[in-house]
Amino acid sequence: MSDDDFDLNMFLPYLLNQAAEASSLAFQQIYKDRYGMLRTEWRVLFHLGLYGQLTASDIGARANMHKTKISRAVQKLTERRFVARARDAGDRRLEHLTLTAKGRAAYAELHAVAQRYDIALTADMRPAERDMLRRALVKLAKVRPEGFT
Amino acid sequence: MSDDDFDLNMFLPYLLNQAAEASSLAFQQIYKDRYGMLRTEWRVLFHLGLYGQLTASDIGARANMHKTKISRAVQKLTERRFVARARDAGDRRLEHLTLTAKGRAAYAELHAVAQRYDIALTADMRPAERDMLRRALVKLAKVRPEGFT
DNA sequence: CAAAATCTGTTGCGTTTGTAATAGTTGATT
DNA sequence: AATCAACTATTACAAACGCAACAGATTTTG
Repeated sequence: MSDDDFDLNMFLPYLLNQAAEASSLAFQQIYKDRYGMLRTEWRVLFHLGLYGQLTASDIGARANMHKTKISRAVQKLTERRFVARARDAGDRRLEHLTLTAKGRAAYAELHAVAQRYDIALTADMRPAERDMLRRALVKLAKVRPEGFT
Repeated sequence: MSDDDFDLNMFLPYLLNQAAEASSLAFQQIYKDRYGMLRTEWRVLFHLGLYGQLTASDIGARANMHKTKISRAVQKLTERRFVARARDAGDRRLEHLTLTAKGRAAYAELHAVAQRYDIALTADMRPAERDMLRRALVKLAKVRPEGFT
């Protein structure tokens, strides 16, 4: 059964998923426990906190998230008064999203946690390693299925 | 709104998720289109293909997968005759799982695809980069939430 | 300017997931 | 030996997801 030189734990898609899951866990605990948010919701929150007013499509394009996920996340965040919606006067298909005061407060705290957490995750790496890791991940995040059958 | 020096796209849990998703897509297409499998199912298939006979718990421990996911994946794979189950004679709680001939064939093809795919993903990296990336990811995959509030 | 095509965002529906409860088996305790 | 605790695996139920269909608004085009 044991194969030549293939190691499942070194298979990049698998390894990346394991690393992503493990490294997300502690942060997930925090936004879940403190704010009852899902992953989709903190992502929307962060996009609005970082980039200011955006539409749902903007967020979808930036975050690579399906529009229905965003629609539902925005609905939840709006119900809970983290986010405010405003129809565009010129093009009434568009809805501009912004953080409320409550949303900005939540963002401010989670943003601080995220910064500390990221530093903790890479604490035992040398700066060159950190940079190389991030560069490699950015490249992998841009991979698009074309070119492989 | 725009914050100091925090870049969401460089936040490791987020970046890792993006990289994991993007790099999994093309492979996912293949096991989905050719064998109608889900992610949980090819993982179980690969564990049995690589390590031989295992129990559901074994797979759960190795793959860091929840037992209900495995239970359902095994059920699907058994229905489709990729996997065979056998109760342990000594301890009748245990069920030993193995690949059928059909399962071995599917594994053989997907295993070959995975190898080629992994090579393609890292084609533009130098060997030193590849090694460092994998080492860093292995470390991150082992991170456990303790130590962060 | 009317019809068709495109765009934004939502909803319905079946599938997949996670949590908790469960059945069945074995081991430990007394 | 009887009870209790621990373990393997499954199931029930609600939450979350993905896809396709949809409504409403705008742009294109013939």
